[in-house]
Amino acid sequence: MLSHAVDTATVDGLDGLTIGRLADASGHSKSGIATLFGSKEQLQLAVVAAAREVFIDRVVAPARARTPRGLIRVCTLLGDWLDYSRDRVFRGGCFFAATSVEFDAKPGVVRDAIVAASSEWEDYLTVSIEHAMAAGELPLLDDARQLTFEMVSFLEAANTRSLLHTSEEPYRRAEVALRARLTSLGGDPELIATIGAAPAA
Amino acid sequence: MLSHAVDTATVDGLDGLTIGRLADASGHSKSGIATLFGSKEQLQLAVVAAAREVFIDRVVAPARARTPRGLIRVCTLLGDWLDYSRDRVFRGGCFFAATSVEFDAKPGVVRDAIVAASSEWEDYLTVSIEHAMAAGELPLLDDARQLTFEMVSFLEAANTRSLLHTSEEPYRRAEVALRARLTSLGGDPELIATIGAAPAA
DNA sequence: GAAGAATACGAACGATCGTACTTATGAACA
DNA sequence: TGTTCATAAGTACGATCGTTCGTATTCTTC
Repeated sequence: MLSHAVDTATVDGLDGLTIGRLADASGHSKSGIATLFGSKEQLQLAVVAAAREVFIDRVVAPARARTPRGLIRVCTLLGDWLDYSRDRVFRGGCFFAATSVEFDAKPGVVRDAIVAASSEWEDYLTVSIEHAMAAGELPLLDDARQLTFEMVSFLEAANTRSLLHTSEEPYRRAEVALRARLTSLGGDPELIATIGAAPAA
Repeated sequence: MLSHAVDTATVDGLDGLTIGRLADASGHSKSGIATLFGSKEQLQLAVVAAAREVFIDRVVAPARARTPRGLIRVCTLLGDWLDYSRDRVFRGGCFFAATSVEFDAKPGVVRDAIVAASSEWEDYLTVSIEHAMAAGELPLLDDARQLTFEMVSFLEAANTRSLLHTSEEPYRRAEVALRARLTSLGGDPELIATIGAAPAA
């Protein structure tokens, strides 16, 4: 039910969601959906919360479970993010890449929720980078937030461009960019090479 | 008339545009707008064309007029793009950053027009980089398209984030990232320093 | 100055939007 | 078994959507 809503929100936008179409697609009645969520805005908030769960399940949790703190986890997070986008977990690519641009100029509780979830992810990535710094794995880096900015720039650009051009090339561009950046900061080439390597399989 | 349409499209999206609201805002009648453009899709195409004109006037043309080919023009293009976003030439930031994400999963003539205009800009940036390469101003660079990908990633990320957080900080992040990247490619520090320097005044 | 095309208008079309109200259905609990 | 209460459905509301009429006005062109 909500999963279908999240899916279509990445294509038609969070404002493009309509209670009527959502009802038809899920087999329920229009009023059933309406009373379930109370209002469209609350539906949108529920969709954001559901997307956050999926994102954590697909990107954050696997990296936490699979790799220890440090540069290796940073690389795993980046690779898992690219897989999450590439595998079209949502039809229209990354949910937050789509909705944060849609709502960037629309103040309100929905934007606040999107910002909160996005910040959560970026804070986690920043902390992960800081762990790598503390371990001496990125000797030439002095500002973790700056690196986070640069990396999510690559990730989201790859997401949008692969959709726009229905091409895998942007993902390779992002991988090249990520590896080059980490290499320039003195990261271990062997760990860095895992970014574009064979899929998690 | 069209300028107001472009403006609101960056906030509400190109699909969020409605003929009725556009008529009210411009003082015309609803049917006047409808017959003028023929259909909503053709209105959207007209809006894309109008935004392309503004973008050229604000970013491409000034850089061409002000600086010669080579690294200096690349830096000018990047600085002018950031100013174009920062100055809120459109209320919702860069028009193409907003609409390319909105339409990335919606095939059709509107997406085609957005892709065409975006590619035009990126091709121009790539050619400009190649001129700098040919002049030996970026001795460590071997793939202009790769650098274009990385730079526009920074630009668009700064645009969206400055809107999301109503902050100027993302622009400084982008400037730092752009300068660091060009420096790592062996660019002249004096030219590169113009990116975040005093506004065009 | 008359005839023509082009432009903008008000009005209305069917469709769909978000929401509210009313009515069954069905499980939980006394 | 009878009552309560939450869930979902059906219906309807006013508003707005994109589009299409027929008409009035403006402008061009003979």
